[in-house]
Amino acid sequence: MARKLPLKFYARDAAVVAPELLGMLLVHHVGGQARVGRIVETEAYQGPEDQAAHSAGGRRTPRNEIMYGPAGHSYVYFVYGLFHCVNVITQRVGIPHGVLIRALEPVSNLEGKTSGPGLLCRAMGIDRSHNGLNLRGDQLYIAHPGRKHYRTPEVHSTPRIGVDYAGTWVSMPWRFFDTASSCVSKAPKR
DNA sequence: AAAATGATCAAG
DNA sequence: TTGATCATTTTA
Repeated sequence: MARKLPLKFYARDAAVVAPELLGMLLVHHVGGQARVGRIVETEAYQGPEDQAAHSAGGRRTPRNEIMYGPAGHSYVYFVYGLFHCVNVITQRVGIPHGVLIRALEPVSNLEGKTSGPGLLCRAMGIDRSHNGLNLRGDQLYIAHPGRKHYRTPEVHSTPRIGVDYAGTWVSMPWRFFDTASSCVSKAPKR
């Protein structure tokens, strides 16, 4: 019943796509099994204007190159020497938007915590080797769970986490989460 | 409050 | 080549 999201879904502003990703399924096929989680927390990053984005000011490096490519692809990076984070690229070629997946509710084959961007990548088995994958392919993708299984999220928004360096963009309410889920990451205190 | 821990990037 | 930084997490 689950159906992969079409290119059209991704080809919009990250701040529009981010809340709509709540309730969708992130699927990773690894070692003959499908690891599946329900997306319950996301954040939008909209370069080049957004000073919190890796693509702020049009910055373009080997790491974030994929942000400038077509929508519907993965952007995976390594941060703090310890954790990977996975993003979905949105908008069109040349406009570096992305949505960070911040928390999942386990659905199948997930071990360990999934309430945080670094933790969910560990549980899903996602690392830099999964950078740039087409999310309409067969290895890593996002799907609508299907009418019968879809639970409508209670969407709330707050400012984003861990971007204190971003000046006025810090206060942009581009973190979205399902308040009905117990798997949302706990926001650190300021 | 601060450590853990290493890729990444801009500067020199 | 180097040094500062970092879209995090855990422990105290």
